[in-house]
Amino acid sequence: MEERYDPKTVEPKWQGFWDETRLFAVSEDPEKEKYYLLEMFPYPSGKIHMGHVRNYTIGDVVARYKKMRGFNVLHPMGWDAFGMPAENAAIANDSHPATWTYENIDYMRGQLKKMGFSYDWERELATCRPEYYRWEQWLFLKMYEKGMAYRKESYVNWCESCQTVLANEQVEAGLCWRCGEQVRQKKLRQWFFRITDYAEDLLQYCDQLPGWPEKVTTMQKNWIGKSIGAKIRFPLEQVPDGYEDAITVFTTRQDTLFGATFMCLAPEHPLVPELARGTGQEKAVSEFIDRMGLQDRSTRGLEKYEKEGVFTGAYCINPMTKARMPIYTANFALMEYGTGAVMSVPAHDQRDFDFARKYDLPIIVVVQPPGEKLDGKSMTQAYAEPGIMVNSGEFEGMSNEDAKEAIADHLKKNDLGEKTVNYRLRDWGISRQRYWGAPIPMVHCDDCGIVGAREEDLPILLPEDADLLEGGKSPLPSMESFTRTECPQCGKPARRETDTMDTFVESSWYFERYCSPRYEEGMFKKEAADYWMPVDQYIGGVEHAILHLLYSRYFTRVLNDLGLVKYKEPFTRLLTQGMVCKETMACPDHKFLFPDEVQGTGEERTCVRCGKPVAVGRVEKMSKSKKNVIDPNILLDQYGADTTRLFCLFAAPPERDLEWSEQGVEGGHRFLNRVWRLFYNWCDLIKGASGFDPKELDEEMTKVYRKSHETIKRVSTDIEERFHFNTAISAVMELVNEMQGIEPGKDVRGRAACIRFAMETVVLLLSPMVPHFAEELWQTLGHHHSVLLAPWPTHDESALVKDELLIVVQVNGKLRGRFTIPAEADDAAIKERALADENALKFIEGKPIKKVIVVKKKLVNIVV
RNA sequence: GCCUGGGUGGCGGAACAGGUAGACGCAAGGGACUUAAAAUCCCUUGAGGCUUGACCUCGUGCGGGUUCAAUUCCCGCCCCAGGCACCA
Repeated sequence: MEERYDPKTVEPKWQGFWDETRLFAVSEDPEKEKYYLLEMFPYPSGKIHMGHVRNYTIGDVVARYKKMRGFNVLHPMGWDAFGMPAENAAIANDSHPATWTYENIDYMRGQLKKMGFSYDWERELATCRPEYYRWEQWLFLKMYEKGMAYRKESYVNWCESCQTVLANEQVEAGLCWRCGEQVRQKKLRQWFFRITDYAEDLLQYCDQLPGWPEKVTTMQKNWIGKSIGAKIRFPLEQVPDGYEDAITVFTTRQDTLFGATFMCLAPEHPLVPELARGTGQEKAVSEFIDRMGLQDRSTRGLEKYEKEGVFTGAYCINPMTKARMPIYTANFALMEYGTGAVMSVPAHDQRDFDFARKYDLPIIVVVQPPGEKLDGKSMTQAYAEPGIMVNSGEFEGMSNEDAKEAIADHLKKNDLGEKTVNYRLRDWGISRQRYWGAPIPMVHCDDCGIVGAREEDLPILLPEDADLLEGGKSPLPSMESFTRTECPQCGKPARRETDTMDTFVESSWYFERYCSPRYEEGMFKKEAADYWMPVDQYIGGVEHAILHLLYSRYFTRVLNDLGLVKYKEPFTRLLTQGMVCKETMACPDHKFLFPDEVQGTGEERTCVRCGKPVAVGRVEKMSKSKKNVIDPNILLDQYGADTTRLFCLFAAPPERDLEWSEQGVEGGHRFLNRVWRLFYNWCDLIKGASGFDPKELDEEMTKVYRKSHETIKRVSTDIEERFHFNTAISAVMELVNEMQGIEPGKDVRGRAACIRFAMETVVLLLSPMVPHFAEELWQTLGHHHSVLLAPWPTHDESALVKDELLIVVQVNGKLRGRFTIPAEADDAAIKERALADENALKFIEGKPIKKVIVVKKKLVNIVV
């Protein structure tokens, strides 16, 4: 054994060993219980960051632990390899997205291997490979056949200079995040998945995911946004040609129908220009529509954005009061929600109230708060709380809650409307006018319309010889070689669809593909998916709480409906780990600084370029833009993978944010060195030792023996039940601390063997966390197989029994003394001893004892 | 505004089921080894008090409550972080 711990020799040695022995390669084994552990796969952006390191370290501990527990563990890794950054980088470097992506993958794979993660690399996949997206296209065709995929016209965020659609997240304050161009709403024909068909099911099952953090399921519930209300038809005074004779609204407050005094339509509502026609309002209305079109949805949604609108010149009729209601088009009415039309009740809705005051519209109170009398003229804000119905005809005097039901019934009876449920969730728009994505396998034929590609023509290959265009416009539409095809139905010349799919589509089923990643007959081999799925434990960042996780749940339902899988939920348990954070540093001249652009420590930090003092900012999520990042390569180089892993696990429990600390890393490294030295010193003594009788041990060894079992118990439950690796590690540290105090002495009464047992315990318990380190020490103990193949130790309850107990004495709940007593002492004896406690007596003195509470084997509380 | 988390020493964090608050680590201080430093090892370390003890008082964001006993349960508030947000 080397005297000094040198990760640079230890780590490559064991990584090589694991590779050569194919230790992590798995296959379906019906004899063994399976465990599918999955971490969210990375986008190959260039190199891994601390967030990845943390995420994958947590997963690796669980995977290794479960393997030692005897499970058949599937632990795969791959690449979420399509997406815009590859295109942008390719344009900037004058290369190709594929080149860029595959180079990054190669580099990042190397980094992950250096971390010693226990992946079955034989299952590695990259979503940009035709072997992968081929089956995504196949599924798209199936979904198209079933009506689950469709095309419709909708408004999207469009950046003219980038020539593409932007996701809502890519619009910052109304401007394009890349070029700063004003984003506009553009009407485009786009492909959609009918996720709204599953809104109710996705919602219901949120309560049947006990292994998920509640915060994620509530976020999903809110996103789905179910609300129960009614659809109500308001007859139009003048019906434009070719339109229905009424406007339908969705409301959750049908009880306030008698107070509806005007109507608001979204600017995008198709009726708006029609209604304005011939009223003299055409110009005002069309100007308003144009102006609103320039505002993207998120700007329009900003708080305190002033409510404004324009009268269309038309009226509709309140079906209850028969009052004429002016129809406005207003910026706060959203086309995407409900029907795009709002019945406005200014007395009981703040937005309507603001609008009514601004445009001087009537305000009629129909719900009166208890013990108060509101008046439409004098009220200063809307009243949205419960109350008693007034000004409401036959519903007068009811509670507004009862009126909701009664009015809904009335509407239904008179064919004016009906109860309905509305969801905030919208269908999933998957079209991207981008090159680096999976082509949507559809064909446009002049005669047959839109036709799906033939299955045998799949994959529809993304052409590799594309010349990317400046600004990001997709080259596909102008590539004859790609677009020219023949109609799969009639054989005439036709044109290929040139939209590609949103990259969230790839990540919605990759976990199924891992079950049989090289399978060529379908998306996945049924027996393999039946064996491995669902994922037992999924681990990733909370930033995917809604989109990725909801889409994956949706896709699993689609596969279930198509009869391809037996389950509905893909992820049984979910762990969302916290962010990795670090303080920011900034120089007055050079703004944010990377850690290596700063000299000195503490108060003395200065900028390397100008020497000015550096301002230390708050602790924030590591990000390139704030430059508060630590490159994992530096850690690997300086301390090695095991120390890096240990730090990530020890500094905070996984679900909480992790604050970077150089000293914390040092501390972890010191601990490993301490353990190493302990082994080095005692290696010879314990090498051949084996077999001892716990009953024969001397006092010192009995303590070590008991502590070992206590530690096994604590570490096992910390990992198994809570993933609290920080406390698991501190438990092992305690055991090591205890052992450090031992004088080896002579090998009598099983001393050497007991020490060996404790040392083996330390190695086994640490092995999921610092695997290279553990393998090396395991080997020095004389073992010839990987420590991973050793069974996880189990504690012996009888070894935990102490012969003396520490009992705490309280007087009136305050700690006043303590004593030890033989473990077999009964409650009466403990009580007697407590009442005799010297210090406690000082507080009892003179006062009558009212009550004595004895908590078994722990505490006595004397009440005086 | 709504929905989630979370507020514990100088710091990261422990306390599993109401029962010794502060495990473990970091930092700091003192000491040993060394010509010296690094590394390592040992000791001290929530605040305050004095009678320096097997001592006392206070102490888990703030204010109440339940209980023999509350970081833990209940009610009201304050602050921080994240998510959603003109959703009718």
